[in-house]
Amino acid sequence: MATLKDVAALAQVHPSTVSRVLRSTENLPISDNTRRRIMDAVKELDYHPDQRARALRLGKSNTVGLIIPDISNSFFANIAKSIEEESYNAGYTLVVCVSNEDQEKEVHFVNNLTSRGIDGLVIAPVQDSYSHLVRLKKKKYPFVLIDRCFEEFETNAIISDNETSSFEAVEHLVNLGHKRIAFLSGRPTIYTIRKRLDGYLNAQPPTALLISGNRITFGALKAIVEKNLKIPDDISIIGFTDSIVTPYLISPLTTITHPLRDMGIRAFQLLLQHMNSRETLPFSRIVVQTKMVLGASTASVNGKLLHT
Amino acid sequence: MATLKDVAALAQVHPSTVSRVLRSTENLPISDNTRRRIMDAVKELDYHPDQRARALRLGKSNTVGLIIPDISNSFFANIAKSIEEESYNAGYTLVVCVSNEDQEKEVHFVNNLTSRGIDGLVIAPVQDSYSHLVRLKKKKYPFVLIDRCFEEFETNAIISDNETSSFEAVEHLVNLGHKRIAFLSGRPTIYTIRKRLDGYLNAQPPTALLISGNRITFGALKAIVEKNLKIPDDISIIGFTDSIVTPYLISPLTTITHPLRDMGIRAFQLLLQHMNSRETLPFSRIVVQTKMVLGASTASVNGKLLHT
DNA sequence: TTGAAAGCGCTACCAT
DNA sequence: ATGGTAGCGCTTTCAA
Repeated sequence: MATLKDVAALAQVHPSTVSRVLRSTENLPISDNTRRRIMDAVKELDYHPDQRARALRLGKSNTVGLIIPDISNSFFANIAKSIEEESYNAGYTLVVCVSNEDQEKEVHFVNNLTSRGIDGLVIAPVQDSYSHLVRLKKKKYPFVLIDRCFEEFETNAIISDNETSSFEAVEHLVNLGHKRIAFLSGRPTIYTIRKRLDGYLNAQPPTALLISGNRITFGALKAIVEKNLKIPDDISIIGFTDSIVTPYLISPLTTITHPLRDMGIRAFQLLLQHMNSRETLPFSRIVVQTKMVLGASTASVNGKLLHT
Repeated sequence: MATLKDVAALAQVHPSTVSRVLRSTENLPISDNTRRRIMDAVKELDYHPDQRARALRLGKSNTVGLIIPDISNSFFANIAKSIEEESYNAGYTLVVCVSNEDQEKEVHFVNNLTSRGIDGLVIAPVQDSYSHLVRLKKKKYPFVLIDRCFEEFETNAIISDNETSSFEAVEHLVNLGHKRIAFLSGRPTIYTIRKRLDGYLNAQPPTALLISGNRITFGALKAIVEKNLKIPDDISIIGFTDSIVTPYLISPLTTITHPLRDMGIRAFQLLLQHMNSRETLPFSRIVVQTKMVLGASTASVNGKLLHT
């Protein structure tokens, strides 16, 4: 990799002159000849300034970090995509790390990224603990939580109105006459979910199911298919899922969807505010609205299977 | 953020001593008292060594970069997941960047990441051009292409046997009696695909469809649903897709799947070899096998709709 | 218009 | 057992 020195040597000038020319705005006092020699050398050597050194010197890296628990979950993937676009447009580079729902890994990444001189952090925390975030806050390091936050720990956060949306989903089912409504959640391998749901369905057959999350929804579908239950004839389903395929599932799903793009944009913009402000800003907790999208997976309870 | 100097000051020793203690293996000559003072100071100040400075000094960052074209496509998301796990286990930090199928962005990220002192790169290239990769190769910078490579440009690469798998898929359809088999590909917004497919289906109704890619498969499903065609009664479908939901689609899909986890592992291991070797290794082009998974979306052509 | 020097935070080598 | 120092590549201020 070519350095400033290499360019300077080739152009026969002092390294500081090269730096000045490369960073120059409009009217830098420089001879045309020198500038040309420098630009030629830059091209010739395919020189790209070392970002570590710049960041070290400038105390700013124009980079933000994102820590998500699962990249293969389209929920977080879409949030990542949105934040990526937003940060790119703002002249920032986004660095994505994946904690894989592992608290230890999350802590590792927080330390790793901050000590890389990254300017700010967006985190969808694993949520087993938040002492590492308390430390960040103490150091006045700018960060924004997304999707998940801590009731009792004040931070910047972009979250959705999970409570309201659950309420509306249940209300919808109740209006259809359902009385036994199960709620399925957790941090599941699909296998686990399937087994648990098997057991549950056998013990106390509900007529409707409210399911949190993308993967868990697919796990539930698998269990339901394996039990030969028909949706919505035997069981109604509402999923908290944002997958683009829900309309093409065995039964087009009634879902609660999140404004993922909007969440990402807001998270980055909030972070940007906090990174750019010299005095400490008050924290914001922004709640976005979810939306119930009616599919064909919910139906009236009449005629529905009430026990296996 | 606390620096080595801060720790040294608090522990009343020279910065170099702090560094030595922190990097010490087994028997570093150091008094218990000094070591304790240093460790206390580290804890007290929540000190984490500046990685920029370390990387600059050491000429190594223990970081690898991954550039993928689309994070919200589960194909790349799963590759990313696999590479992330593999690199984490090897003591590397993975930095993911998303080119969004934009060649310019990809070039930007290649320059940005390499000038950050990142040790190696895995790239699923946008493939509009590869001059930026030629430059990397010239500099002997270690990188591995994944999923996509350039016929005429020799690099490390992990790819799948797309040709064989297409052949087998078509063969499967031919054996079922199909004679008009369409191939659907591109870099589509779902809308575009739907429209194109609409036109295609109207003009020359095929009895079978071979579809490349996750998103395009869902787009095709949408178009088919909208045209009120039944799968596989009216049309047979095989998708090159690795989505976990394919078994729960309107019609459980017959698919060609990739060993994504394996591809990620091989990519990282190959990169690792090239990063660790002092002499220049020969390039490897590793071809992994895809697998056809039979669903219910393919059926014999008999009785199938032959025109609209 | 250009050069020289200091310093960001760290580590490794050489002293003592 | 510990301290001093140089230098990784860059930018910036001051000097010429």
